[in-house]
Amino acid sequence: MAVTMRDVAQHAGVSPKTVSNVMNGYPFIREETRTRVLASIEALGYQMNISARNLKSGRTGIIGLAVPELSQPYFAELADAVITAAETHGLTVVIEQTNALRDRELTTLHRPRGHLVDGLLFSPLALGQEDIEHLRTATPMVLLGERMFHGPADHVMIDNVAGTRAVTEHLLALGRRRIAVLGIHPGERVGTAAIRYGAFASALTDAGLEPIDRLAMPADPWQRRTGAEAMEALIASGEKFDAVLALNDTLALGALRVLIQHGVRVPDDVAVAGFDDIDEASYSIPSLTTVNPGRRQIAATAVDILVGRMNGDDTEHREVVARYALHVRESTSGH
Amino acid sequence: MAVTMRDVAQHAGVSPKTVSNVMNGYPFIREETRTRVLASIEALGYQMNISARNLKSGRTGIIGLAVPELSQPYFAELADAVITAAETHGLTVVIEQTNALRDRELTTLHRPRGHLVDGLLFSPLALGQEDIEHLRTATPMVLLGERMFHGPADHVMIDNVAGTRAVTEHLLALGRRRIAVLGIHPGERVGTAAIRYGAFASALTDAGLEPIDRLAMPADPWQRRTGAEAMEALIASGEKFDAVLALNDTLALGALRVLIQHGVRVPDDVAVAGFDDIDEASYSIPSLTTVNPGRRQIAATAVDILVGRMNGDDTEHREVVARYALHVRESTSGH
DNA sequence: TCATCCTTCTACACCGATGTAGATCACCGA
DNA sequence: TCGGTGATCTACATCGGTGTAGAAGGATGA
Repeated sequence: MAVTMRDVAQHAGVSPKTVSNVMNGYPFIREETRTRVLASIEALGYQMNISARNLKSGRTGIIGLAVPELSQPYFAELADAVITAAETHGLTVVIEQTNALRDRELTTLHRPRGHLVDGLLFSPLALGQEDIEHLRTATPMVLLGERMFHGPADHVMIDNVAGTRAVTEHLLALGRRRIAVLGIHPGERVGTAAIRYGAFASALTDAGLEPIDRLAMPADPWQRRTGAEAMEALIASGEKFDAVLALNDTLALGALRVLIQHGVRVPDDVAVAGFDDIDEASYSIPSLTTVNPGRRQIAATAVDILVGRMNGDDTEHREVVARYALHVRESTSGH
Repeated sequence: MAVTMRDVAQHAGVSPKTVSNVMNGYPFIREETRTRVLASIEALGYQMNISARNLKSGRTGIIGLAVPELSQPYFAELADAVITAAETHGLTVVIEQTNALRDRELTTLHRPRGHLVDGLLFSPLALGQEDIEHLRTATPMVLLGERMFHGPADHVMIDNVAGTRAVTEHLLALGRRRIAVLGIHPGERVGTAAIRYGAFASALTDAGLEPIDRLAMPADPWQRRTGAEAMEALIASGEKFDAVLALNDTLALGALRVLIQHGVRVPDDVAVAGFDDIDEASYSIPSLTTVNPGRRQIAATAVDILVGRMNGDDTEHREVVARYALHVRESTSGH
């Protein structure tokens, strides 16, 4: 059996409640008593049982983070940032993977977690505006990331529109006119793909150009493999293009590989840009022009808001848009 | 206040214990009672309080996973595999990041976690043989990954020696004789770096060759950036080499970038190989020859062993070595 | 008819910590 | 000397489930 507070109390010759008071920094304890209790704790190797404390307090000190897949660098780096941010609040993070499946995302929202987590950070990929009622959860929740929901929940998001416009305008400024887009999701209306493609199209329109449908290549999910496949398909189609805007970095990296394999010079023949600024984007060959979505800010802000909600903040739902930054690298600018 | 078992019991007109029995599948319950209770649970939206159940059982259903950094692809992919494996046992995973600092690794081992986790999967990077006594923890623990400890703990590990020998022999078979190694940690004796370098050296010796000291480049930690820096240093040194064995993939990818930047042809002038087989290795340009350490097997085996320990298995400590696989790709074999 | 057995359900203590109320004692000022 | 005040500590109920023992009622078999 593990050492309990009772054991410590007995060992120190005080009541259990006094041990509890010592552990919680209650001020009115004689110095001599305190040291004696601390000595007993040390001697017995006592560790407080969190379940018991939680039972009283109704809190667990754990928050959940639900992401599609950790093996996607963007989400791994996001998880890193969230764990680090949570630590500053003394919170522990449990991670759930939804694999971007609508079913699993819904389960994640409604699973009887049995008060295991005090709050949830949720990065939905598959849910759509039609699922909005599902977001009205009992435990505090903050939506992370990419999608734009106007719903009954806090939301910390990437500035998809401004970021995509910025990178598009960068490509246009380089004189590129036939820009292929990788990673569209035809039929989707509110997802990241739709938002980013919409922003791309409107940037073109504002420049007096028309988006070219045959240069918009579907890819789902957004991975190196699908990016490579989309690029193969594009090349096979014979369609001419002088730039590629991949809707995220992994797509771009997959595409980059295929381009170079086919002897296409980047950026001379084709400029390539992505979105996310994962670590790898700085070290690919050529390094990748991309948009940094402000991951650390997103993580820190989301945790802050969540902690606020957990402490009873019931003001209006907030929608925070993180600051993006365009990083121009070799894949568009040469050396 | 949240709905408790008492509320459900009252609503269904039974005792709390009967509700408990229904939830736990106790067999001797009239069908009519069971449906009535289930209806009440549904009606009130009852969720069992895990803290309370845990208080009785002494279990939390949570295991910890301690890794250096999730933003390193290898560990992100490992975490993915661990979470997936844990799920099949109905376990939840909390992740801690040690940043590969000895201090934080020790804290991780000894932190009063307050019975929060039933067991711990620990991937140490900074700890050495001298810390072996610290591995004698109260909660069940399985060591993961890279380092070779002969200590008082279960250990599921990468076959560093055989894997490194295999990739070294592959380079030798290609006729390469001046093989640079990136990522050594001078002075270290038992770490992954030392083990892999030792295996490399002995493979050379077995082939009748001598390792060349000036081609052994330090890099710590193992990241793209440090890999790139080490390669810059190597090139600056003027030392000739016809192959690079990077002690992990991210180092290799950083080095690859620098090589190509300098106009070196890979693999014609210099062959490059890594270790880990992260997803990116398949999609870099050129794609990267590397050793797959058997991540999924490691994760699944480690979770299995841990679950065994948690259930009281106190047989001798096990040391499992995962099956590795050499993946030959463009960076050594051309197209 | 009665002891026995089985099914179904309940009362109660208990897991380990903490909030509340109150006991004890020294000390202070009137 | 006595009520009052503050410091220090303790007894006890309580958080929300579950293990244990056993009660109630019907069926079974001798």
